[in-house]
Amino acid sequence: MPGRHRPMATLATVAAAAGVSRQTVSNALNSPDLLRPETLERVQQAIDDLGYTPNRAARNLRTRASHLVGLRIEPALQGNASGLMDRFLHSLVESCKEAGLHVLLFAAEDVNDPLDGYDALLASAAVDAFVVTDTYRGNPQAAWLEARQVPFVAFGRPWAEPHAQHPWVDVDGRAGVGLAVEHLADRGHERIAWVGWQKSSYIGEDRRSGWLDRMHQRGLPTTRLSARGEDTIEFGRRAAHALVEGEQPTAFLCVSDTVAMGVLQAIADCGRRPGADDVAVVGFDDSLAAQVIPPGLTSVRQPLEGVAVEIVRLLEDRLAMRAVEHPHVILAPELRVRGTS
Amino acid sequence: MPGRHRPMATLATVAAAAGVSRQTVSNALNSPDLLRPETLERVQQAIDDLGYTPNRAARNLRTRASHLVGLRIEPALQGNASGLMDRFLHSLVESCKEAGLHVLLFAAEDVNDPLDGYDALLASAAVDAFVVTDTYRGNPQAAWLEARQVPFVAFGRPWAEPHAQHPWVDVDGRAGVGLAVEHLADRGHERIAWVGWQKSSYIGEDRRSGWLDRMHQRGLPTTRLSARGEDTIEFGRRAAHALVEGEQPTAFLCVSDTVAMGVLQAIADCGRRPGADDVAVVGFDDSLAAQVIPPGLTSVRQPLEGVAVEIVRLLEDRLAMRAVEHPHVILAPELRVRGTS
DNA sequence: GTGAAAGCGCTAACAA
DNA sequence: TTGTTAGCGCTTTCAC
Repeated sequence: MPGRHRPMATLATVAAAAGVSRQTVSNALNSPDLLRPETLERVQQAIDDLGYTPNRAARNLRTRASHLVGLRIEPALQGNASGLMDRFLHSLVESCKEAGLHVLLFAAEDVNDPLDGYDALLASAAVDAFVVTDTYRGNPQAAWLEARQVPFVAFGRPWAEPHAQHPWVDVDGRAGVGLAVEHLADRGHERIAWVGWQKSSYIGEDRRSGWLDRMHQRGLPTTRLSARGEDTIEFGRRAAHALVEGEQPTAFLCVSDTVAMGVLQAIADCGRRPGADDVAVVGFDDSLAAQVIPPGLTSVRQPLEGVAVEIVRLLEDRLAMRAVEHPHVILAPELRVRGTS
Repeated sequence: MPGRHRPMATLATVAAAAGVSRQTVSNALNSPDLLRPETLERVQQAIDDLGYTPNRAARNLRTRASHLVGLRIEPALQGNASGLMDRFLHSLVESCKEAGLHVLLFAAEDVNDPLDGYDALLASAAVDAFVVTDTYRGNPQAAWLEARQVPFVAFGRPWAEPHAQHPWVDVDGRAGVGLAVEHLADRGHERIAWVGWQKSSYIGEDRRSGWLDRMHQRGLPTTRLSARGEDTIEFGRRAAHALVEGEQPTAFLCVSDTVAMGVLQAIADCGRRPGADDVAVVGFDDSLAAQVIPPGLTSVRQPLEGVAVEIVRLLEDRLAMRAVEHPHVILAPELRVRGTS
């Protein structure tokens, strides 16, 4: 609290200093075009002199808006797609700033309850809206929030209910993997294997379809070139070994950088070097590990900056109660080519 | 806004329902011991029935407190100590929750101005306090905030002014590196090299002193076993090659995982395998890459959860205007032993 | 123990 | 164009 000594300037202070009413000062701030230029300048002067900034609590109370956006932060999963959240958060905060919004972080009491935490913030009118991120397995938050008419935008498609009407932004994993297939095929690879997640993962299957379709499009084989399992290094390693003993693929397209790390290990086990020796590997997420592991893992990078921009755009529409006909955005990722391909 | 249809319950609503005055409801919430048990129960009942939650804006306005803590989020540095922020943020949000606080994120307009952004939040009374994190190169925020008597706690020592009185929490990098020396020496290594940052880095020199002192303590040589440079893979690689051509160390202690990655590369260049073949490597930060790169990089892990807890503790003291005699906490990191040692 | 009155700083609605 | 009035929902006196 600056000037815990000097009490903070208020509308009244400024009004007195400028010789106008409080309302006029308020207008100078919120609808400056209503004031006569000379009055405006006089008020502006007083505002500057006194270093006045409107009190948020008072404004929030009056306007029933906090200009705060809630985001539930999940515990960073060990070894998992970490690093993404960092990038996304920063972009989101940045985009929110442009829109006059701030991001308020909260954590769930019970991590396993996807709804936990939202209600409290909502009931106390602490936030105006939410950004919902953990939609990878169903999205009960969407239904819950929608039922309450709470403005929110999801990062991630409602896989389970493709026709849900709430606004969402997502990355086209399928297209990203397609890009990778193109890249590998262009480099002469024909037996390109898929190392993915279990069938139960919507995202995993979406990415896999990018591989399958593009392979067919280019007339390349896919039979016995696909493996599915957990998002672990160990699985990637085992899967790669099995594939090598079978169809002997020359390239491995992986659903995640984590899995790709396992594949890289398996290739090293065989005494071959990815990138050289005619073996290629591509991952997904462009994690720190991808950038750092020699000779650099080619990886699909999600456009998180763009995601944040779109989310805020949809959020603004929603907050302004502007109806948007089709509030769904899918962004294309890009391929970061490195040494392994 | 839940019940955009049904208007939200307020103190007055609850009071009417319970047949008491607004004041009594307020007391039921804030000083329940003032009420007669039967009255309390009746009020409680009405609160539950109506699903009442106090409005934050109103409370904030009245009490002049927002229970919000501001944290400036910096752009995630390419390849740098990423992943740390994720972990820290989550821990901080968690600890704040226990204390009835929330974390408000903000970004600077001008990233190069370390003070940018603080003032606006402060002047509008949007936050009660700050957590300052980017203190690795001096800390002008501290002086600025202190001058205004703003409650804040820094993550990171005021290296440039060791006697600054503001509260801070830091990790003992020196001790962490000492741990690593012990570990390597216990495994029979004698020529343990240091691969660190430039002399201008306070943190780098602190960590290096952990190596130097512990080496001397154990009577091990350090001459021509130290290299300094940038926080890049490339530097790590070059440094390791140079060291190998010189004193032929059997172990490399690195100031960061990034540098360690370069060292690992150099070792691979020589056709040797870290962990096996009598070469050991230890990094710092326990990043995702450390966990993921085969055979796993031994690394010093910062106790970020503990840091968050201590920060919030100091913050609470500060917010309650409780004077703390020596508000400085240094936490010891731990060593995560993996395949490279 | 409970209630009535006042007011935190702001803006929406209306009057001048 | 400017000023007046009222009140957002809460807590802090201070009577009763």
